[in-house]
Amino acid sequence: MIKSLRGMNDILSEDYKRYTYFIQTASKIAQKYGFHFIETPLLEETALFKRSVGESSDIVGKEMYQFTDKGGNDVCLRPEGTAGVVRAFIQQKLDRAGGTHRFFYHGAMFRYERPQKGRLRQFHQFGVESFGVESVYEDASMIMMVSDILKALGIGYRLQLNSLGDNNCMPAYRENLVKFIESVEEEICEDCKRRKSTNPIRVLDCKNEKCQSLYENAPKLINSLCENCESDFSQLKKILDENDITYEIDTNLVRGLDYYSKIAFEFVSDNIGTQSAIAGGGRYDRLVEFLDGRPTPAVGFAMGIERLLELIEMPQEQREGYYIGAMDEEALDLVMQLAHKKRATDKTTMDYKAKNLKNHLKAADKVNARYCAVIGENEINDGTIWVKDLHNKTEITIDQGEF
RNA sequence: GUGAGAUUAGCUCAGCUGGUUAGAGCACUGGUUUGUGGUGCCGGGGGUCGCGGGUUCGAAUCCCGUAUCUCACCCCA
Repeated sequence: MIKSLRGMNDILSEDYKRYTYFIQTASKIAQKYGFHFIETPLLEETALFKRSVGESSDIVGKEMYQFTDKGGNDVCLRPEGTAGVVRAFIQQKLDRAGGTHRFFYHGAMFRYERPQKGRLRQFHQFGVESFGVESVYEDASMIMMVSDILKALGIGYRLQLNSLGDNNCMPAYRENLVKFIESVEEEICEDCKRRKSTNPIRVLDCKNEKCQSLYENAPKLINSLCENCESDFSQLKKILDENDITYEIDTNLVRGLDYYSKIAFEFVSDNIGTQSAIAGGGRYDRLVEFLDGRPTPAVGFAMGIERLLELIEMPQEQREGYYIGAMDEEALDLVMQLAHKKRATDKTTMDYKAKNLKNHLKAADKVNARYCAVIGENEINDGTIWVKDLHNKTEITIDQGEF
């Protein structure tokens, strides 16, 4: 038997119901915030991700599905959504057009990782990207949007916030941090020694307990923010307070993708195991320029759909449409015609075998039909059809022409 | 990439230290003496026990390999 590749799942039945329910709910809310759908290719030039996500990140370093296509191009399956949207934004010259541009997307992402709960090789994200808005109100809107989506789906969460600083304060802080790391270099883990030169900020979220205790005295970026970053951060907190969104400051929150700056946030759930991040995002004001566009402020987030699926509270399913059956083989052709006609307006299923009434009712119940319509000997003679409302338990007999 | 555990019917699992035709519940399907369901009763189909080797008179059960899943590390959504 040929099986699907490791970490790549089919989505069907109950999962698909949940999946589409999530997409519909999230899309509707994104539209309410003024965002428009965008679809970008699953395959892109490898250079796009190397430059945006960052060479030092694990994603680019060891998790990409990368290959050379028949034309000799170095390409890879997208490991995340932002890079493609930014590429499209620049390619469509929207950076030159000016103004604000707001997009949302959803679809498959690919990372060659060891699968476990909440971590697949092909997984799905829903994300939004906003271009051209510098105001921290936009950052706040992003967070409120995630909160709205999670609330609409009945999902509980904790929100973690941090500021990563900008070009003004980050370089000085980085230097400071490196100096600090050097002072404890003898005792930190191998990974952190490597991080010191590749991406020193990342040592802060090292999971090693010994490292963590050493870093307690490390300089904190949140205390070294420049005036602009500082005021945006306090403004954000004020907005969230005013809108009843609770949060925790996590000074070690470092996003795994290199393009973030200033506000960074992560929504986590305590109910899905160790892969607890259900949404993450932040501001990335330098990325558009870095990908050869005109400098454009931008902010966005992404949600991991598979991780949310099991947390979603589905609305109660309502009985819907018609089930039609015949109690006499003679009536089957007529039932077929009526079913076809009924499908112009309603969901309609039928049974191809003549059965007794009890079995038809059972079958109608099983497919969750609202109405069970049956034609038997009496109805054939009268030119009528018997219809029972399975919800209200009422029944009527009407002319076949009125059905 | 590292470590640990699992893999028996469509699903959830039982099967003791290797021993006659591998079981249960749910699901599916048929009937319930021939016109009233979701909740009665009786029956039926369905498993080369993940795959490949090995040990043995004999393996679902022991050993080795391999695939996948799960958990942890790591990473992230």
